[in-house]
Amino acid sequence: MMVDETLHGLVERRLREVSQRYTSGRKAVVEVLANAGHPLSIEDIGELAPRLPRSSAYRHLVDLQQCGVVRRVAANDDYYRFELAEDITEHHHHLMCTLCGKVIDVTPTPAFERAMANYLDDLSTSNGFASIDHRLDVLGACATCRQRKLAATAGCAG
Amino acid sequence: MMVDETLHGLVERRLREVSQRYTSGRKAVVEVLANAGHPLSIEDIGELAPRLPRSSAYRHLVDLQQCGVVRRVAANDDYYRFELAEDITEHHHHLMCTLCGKVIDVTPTPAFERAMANYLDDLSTSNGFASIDHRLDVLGACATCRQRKLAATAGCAG
DNA sequence: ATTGAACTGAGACTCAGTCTCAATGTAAGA
DNA sequence: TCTTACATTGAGACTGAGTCTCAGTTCAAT
Ligand SMILES: [Mn+2]
Ligand SMILES: [Mn+2]
Ligand SMILES: [Zn+2]
Ligand SMILES: [Zn+2]
Repeated sequence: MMVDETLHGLVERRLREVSQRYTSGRKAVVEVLANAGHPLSIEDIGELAPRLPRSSAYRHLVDLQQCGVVRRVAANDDYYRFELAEDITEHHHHLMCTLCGKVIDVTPTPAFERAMANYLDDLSTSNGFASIDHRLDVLGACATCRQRKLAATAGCAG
Repeated sequence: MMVDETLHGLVERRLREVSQRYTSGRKAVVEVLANAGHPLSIEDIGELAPRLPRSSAYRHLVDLQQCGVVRRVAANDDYYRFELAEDITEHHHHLMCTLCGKVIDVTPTPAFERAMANYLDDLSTSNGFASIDHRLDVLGACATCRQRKLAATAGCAG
């Protein structure tokens, strides 16, 4: 809860454009995603909005994706994650822990983004490809999992 | 067919390390992936190796992933793709057509890769994250789909 | 040749995600 | 307010990519 009112206004407008309503279930999904600050699995959503049936959650996610409010994120395991679309939050990338599956949002500097976008445009053009967007994920070990690994090693040695 | 003999030697060694054999079914999967030059869906593999049962193809893909010969690629649709691991081919990225699903391999310049890797290391470190690898995908429209779109527009206008 | 372990195809199975349907909510006009 | 057309909902059936089981086969090593 406690989300900037302009978010709900924006989402409502996007839904209205396709003759859909901003109902409490949809609002619950949006709030959960907005408050999490990182992409959520369907499991996460179920825990954060326990009253919301799973079939409804999935349906809302589909509807919200279709009107550009939600984006599906392919992580490094077998489950998709969901987050608010970049034009609602901001363009960003992901750190993905290959050990526990956690996904962290990161925002590179505008300078880096600009350089990369330019480079990718060239790369695309020279392949007859029209670049629209890009995804950049860093794979590795999160702070928590690094701790765990160190502790385990120490335990064995000591 | 017609694949550098060192590839098969390498794969065989990796399998042997975990007491597994480089059988004809596994070889068929490796050759199909090596000759394609871009990530293949299970459907593609089925078409390129029609004698290979689907359950075996999936099993071989799992085995080959476990010994580091194959990598699974999340595209922008609902189906995974499979390709040879980067230490067998080379580190590279993907152009993904959001219209037809095609995935194209691209290799950025070493200079760009170095700059990006450095930057991502910093970004990771400042989030307590240990960077190991990265994925960079460009989303857009492939040459074929661009043609199709232009043709359709012209048709409507004329 | 014997033997143990890896491999195989067929098909049953799992389960994330989708669809159906009957019931309910809701905005807009009479 | 009443009507009405349509969007929404929960429950649960369904789909299908991917996994597992099992009985039979192949391999490599002795
Ligand atoms: Mn970016
Ligand atoms: Mn790279
Ligand atoms: Zn972790
Ligand atoms: Zn295309």
